[in-house]
Order: sequence, then C-alpha cells, then structure tokens
Amino acid sequence: MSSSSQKRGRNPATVGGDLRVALTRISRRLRAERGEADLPEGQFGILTVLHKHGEMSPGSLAEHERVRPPSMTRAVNTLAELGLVEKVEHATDRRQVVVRLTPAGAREVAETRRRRDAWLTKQLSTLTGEEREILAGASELLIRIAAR
Amino acid sequence: MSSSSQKRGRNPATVGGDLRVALTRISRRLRAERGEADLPEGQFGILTVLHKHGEMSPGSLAEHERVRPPSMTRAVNTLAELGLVEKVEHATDRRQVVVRLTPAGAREVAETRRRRDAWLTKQLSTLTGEEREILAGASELLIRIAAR
DNA sequence: CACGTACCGTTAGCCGTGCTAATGATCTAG
DNA sequence: CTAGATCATTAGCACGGCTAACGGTACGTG
Repeated sequence: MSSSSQKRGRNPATVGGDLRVALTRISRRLRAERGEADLPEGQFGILTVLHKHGEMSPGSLAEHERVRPPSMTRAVNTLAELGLVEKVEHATDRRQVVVRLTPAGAREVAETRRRRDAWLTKQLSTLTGEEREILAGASELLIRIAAR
Repeated sequence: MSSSSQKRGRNPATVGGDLRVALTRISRRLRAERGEADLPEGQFGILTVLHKHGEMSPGSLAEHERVRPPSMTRAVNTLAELGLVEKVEHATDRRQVVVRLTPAGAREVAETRRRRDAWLTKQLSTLTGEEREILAGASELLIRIAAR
C-alpha cells in the first residue's frame, strides 16, 4: 500500500524511477509474448510507418524512428530480403533511395497487427475504461517527451 | 488532432497500438540519453534489486527481472568483473550461488541513480502535477500487466 | 567549368541483452 | 544407491542499438 497511498505532489525523480522500472518490465514481457511468426518489433514499426506515411527515404525513416542511419539501412535490408519492402531509386537525387511497401508488406501489416497485439489487447480489455484512459494519456506524454 | 479529441470509450486495440509506439520511442530516447559512464539499463537494474532486497541467487534475480537464467548469469558475470558484485558460495546448497553487492557496487547505485536519471527527471519537471500523476498511474498499471 | 564541401547511404565491426539447447554439479526422494 | 529434479553455466544464435570510415552524388563558389 505504500506506492498508491501518497498521490499528490509526486516527485519527478520518484516518478522517473518507477517509470523506468515499468518500462523495462513491460518491454521484456511484450518481447516474450511475441510469436514465432511475428516480425520483430523494430522491423514491424518500419512497415507501419511506410503504411501510414507512404514511401520514404532511409534517412527520413531513421529520423522518424529515432535511430541512426546505419541501423535503418540494416533493418530495411532485412525487410527487403523478406520481400516486404522494395528499394527504388530516387527520381531526381541519385544519392537517395526510396523505400516502398510491397503488396506483401501491406498484407503483413494488416495480418500481423491483429496477431501481434493479441496479448496486449487482451490485457487491456480487463482494465477499466479509466485505466485505459490513463495508459492512453501516458502514451501521448511519452511520445511527446521522447520527441524533445 | 485525431488522437486527443476522442477520449471516451477507448478501444483496447487502439490503446495497445499507441502504447507500443510510445514504449519503443521512449525506450530508444532513454537509451540515447545514457551517458558514457552510466551502466547499461539491465545491469543497473540488477544492482538496484540487490540494493533493495539484499543478496540473492542468480535464479531468483532472473525470476525477479523476468529474464532467463543464462541471461542473468552473463549479466552478473559482467558486474562481477567490474567489481560491483561478488559471487559467494551458498551456505548449505552447493549448487547455488549467492550474488552480493560490493561496497563499490553500493556506491555505484547511489551515484549513478542521480546521474542516469537527470534527463528524465528534468523532462518530468516540466510536466504538470496532473501529467506526472498519469505517468505514475501508468507505471503501476504496466508493472501489474507485465507481472501476469 | 572545376573544385571543395556537404549530404546520403552503406559497410564494417562493436556491444548489450534477450533466447534455446545441452552440460555438469549437486541435492533429494525412494 | 540410483534416478530424477534443480541450479548455474557454456555455447551459440538473433536482434537492434551505436561509431567510424568510405564512396558516390549534388551543389555553391571562385
């Protein structure tokens, strides 16, 4: 009862410490719940970005995903080998590369989304609406903080 | 404006998707903010567990951190090489090993805690009390979910 | 025009940290 | 005493971050 009783005027450092613990715990749990057939988190993330925003250069992808270019190059190559994206040349700037979702990639996004999120969705279903609201709010805050 | 306008009756799947994005973003950000001198997240986590709960077997540590035993063995060995923990033999069961924080390890916990959390604490300081409340609540929820 | 500089992507190679499978040592039940 | 359970470890794989260094391309300026 010690953590939920004192609610007002939270100390930023304390919240930060708790948040860190929570993040590592849930991350490990989610990783453990990933099925054999599911794409690794990072790779799937790239597909969803392409699905949402359309074709994009590796550099933009890297920036969007807050990753260094070499990391993105490798991830994109893996996806290309799987036939989920294709790399085509840029129309006017030959330094650049355009990464594009293939039909198979688009299918993968749709199919995997359901499968992959099954466990988490199920857990969230058991929460109250208010609790889900807290997590939704936290998501927005965390994304905002990460973007600074 | 599409994500913050509709607030009631959140769909678990939607919350899950957003949450996933938020988790990967903030995790990468935190990793990027880690200083040269700071211990990697996982290793530091082990030190804090030992600091909080006292000496412990690798198996218990693994369970506590939701990791498989081989992962813990390796992490503990790294910490032992750094002189931050020591491995001593169990009093009665010679299969077991007892992992214990060294004085240097205890020092490391105290010192690193401040340094390592500087960035996150600073970010949280700029939030409103209500927003920090949301993150504190979310931390509890996530830890609960991870423990299932 | 040519040259230097800036930019983009890639290659090479490092590290941390998760996993499974298999081994060795020890303990314990029968 | 033997068989099986339990604990830690070793070996080896995957994933996904990173930096440093490099090659090709574009572009501004002399």
